[in-house]
Amino acid sequence: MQVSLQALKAFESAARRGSFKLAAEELSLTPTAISHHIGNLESRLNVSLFHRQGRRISLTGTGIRLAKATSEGFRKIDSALEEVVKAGNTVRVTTTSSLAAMVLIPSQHEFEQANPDISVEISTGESVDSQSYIIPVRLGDVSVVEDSDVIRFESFNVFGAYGMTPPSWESEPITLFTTEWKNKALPAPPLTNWLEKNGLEGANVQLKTFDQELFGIQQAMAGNGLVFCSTTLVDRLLKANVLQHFDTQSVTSDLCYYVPGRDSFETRSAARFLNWIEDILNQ
Amino acid sequence: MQVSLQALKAFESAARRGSFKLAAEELSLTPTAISHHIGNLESRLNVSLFHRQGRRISLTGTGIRLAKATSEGFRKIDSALEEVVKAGNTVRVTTTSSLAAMVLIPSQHEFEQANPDISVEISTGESVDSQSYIIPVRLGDVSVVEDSDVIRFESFNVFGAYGMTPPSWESEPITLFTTEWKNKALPAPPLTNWLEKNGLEGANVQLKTFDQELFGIQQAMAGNGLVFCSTTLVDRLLKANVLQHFDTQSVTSDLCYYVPGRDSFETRSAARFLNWIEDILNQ
DNA sequence: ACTTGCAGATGACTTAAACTCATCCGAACG
DNA sequence: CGTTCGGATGAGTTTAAGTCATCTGCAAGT
Repeated sequence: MQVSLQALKAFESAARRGSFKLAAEELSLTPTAISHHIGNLESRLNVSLFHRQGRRISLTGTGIRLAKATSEGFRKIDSALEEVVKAGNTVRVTTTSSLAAMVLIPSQHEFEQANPDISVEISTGESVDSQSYIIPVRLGDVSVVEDSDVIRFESFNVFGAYGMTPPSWESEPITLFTTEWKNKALPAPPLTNWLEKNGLEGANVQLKTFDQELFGIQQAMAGNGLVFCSTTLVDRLLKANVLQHFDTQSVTSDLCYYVPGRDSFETRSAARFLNWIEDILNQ
Repeated sequence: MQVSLQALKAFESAARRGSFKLAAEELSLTPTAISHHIGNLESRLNVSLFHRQGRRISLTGTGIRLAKATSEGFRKIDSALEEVVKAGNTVRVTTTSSLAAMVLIPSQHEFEQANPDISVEISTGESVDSQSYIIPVRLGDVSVVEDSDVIRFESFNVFGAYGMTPPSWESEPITLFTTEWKNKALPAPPLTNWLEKNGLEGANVQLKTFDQELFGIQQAMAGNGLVFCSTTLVDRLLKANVLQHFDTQSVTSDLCYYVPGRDSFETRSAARFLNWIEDILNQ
């Protein structure tokens, strides 16, 4: 006893719609195909499933019972499938406001262009219920996150609005925006290291802090001072000649962007997105 | 989005059994086919459904969810199908003790021989809950049953044990078994008509009645007298030279065997059986 | 009553998919 | 190490799924 699932599908549709023609439309087939399928089914099962009254058809008792079960069964399968499909072609990312605003959102379009079948949703804030298919891109401490989860090691430098006169560190007081994370567990931006490396320990800097790098960068863009922030975030702004860096050297930090359980993501969309984001973060 | 149902079936099996090889056995396919199906599924859905760890596989989260739904869905369909199949290749008949004992049961084997795929269950008595797939063969009044439901019009005659000396109706008293139905609505056996037709109104008959023809026939077989009964029932016994008839003429009656809703039976087995029974009843 | 149109049945043919075979790969186990 | 086992991959083949052309039979319109 071997009945083909397609035949059952054809039957289910015909039973539900009450017509071979309509079933054919629904399944993008010809009415002939439906007729063949149902004929096949009936002969294999040795039962009539439809009464044929000329061009009008109606289910037999057995047909009704079978239709009920198949409809329910296929409905169950279809809805699960639909869910999987949805999960399969949309990528949900959640990350810090800064990374979102400076990197992800500006290049979101580019990714969708390159992957027309994938739609991307970006959200910020931690409140999002950790659905299995939401990809969190977090800022963390290199010493505590899994090596394989890291997608970008952060280095820091000082930047200012494009075209401004280079700061003279010794003489005038300089406004420098930096960041103090709300999350105290995170390593602070390596400002001391940077000053050392660039021989500016004695510089006359006036520090102003925000809890997100984004705000300092905006201040710098507005010409209200310089910003000490991660190179990742400003990369795009440098290329766009909105910000510039001076002849200072960047310093590495203990910070990195990472995705917890990076290789546990099941959808190809997620994998594609992760590879892509890693690429653009690392040039 | 088009995913093949066979692919889903392959996935469901592989998920349930935890191995492509076992799924292949279950579906009578090669492991290669399973692999192809699942690969196809994964690429169409853009998700991984299994983690491959060398030769060991395990479901991903999405895989688990999908497997749950597909298993349930297919199980539902399969069980309904199984029921239909069972209904499709067994025929249940219920009828009078007489017809069952004298006709149906003796020729049951012959039918099953000719239709090896159909199994027949015969039961007597009215108690059977009228399941839609039980075929009732009833004795009824030709004037009340639908013409199309009739499978055999009854005529009556007198029979006796094979080889007995023909009765001399005039002289000796003759024991004649006949039937008085428990159901008073049924037309009585046309004994008066028969006596008239054969010019035996004056015969010296001693009537004994049972409520089933079967018993009278058995008495006649045992040589305890003659029986006035329907020709249908004794046909086989005549051919087997167990009973014989004399030079009397049979009379028609208002009785018939019929199947209520004869043409509403959905299974081919039922149709086949009905045609067959109609054939043997009418020679 | 005779068309006309529609829905389905039937059979021959074509195409697409499902399946297999041959081969390869990598993990586990002796 | 080499062997075995389960799965992946790609090319080739078979099967069944679908279409086309034709036919039937009911129903509605004229």
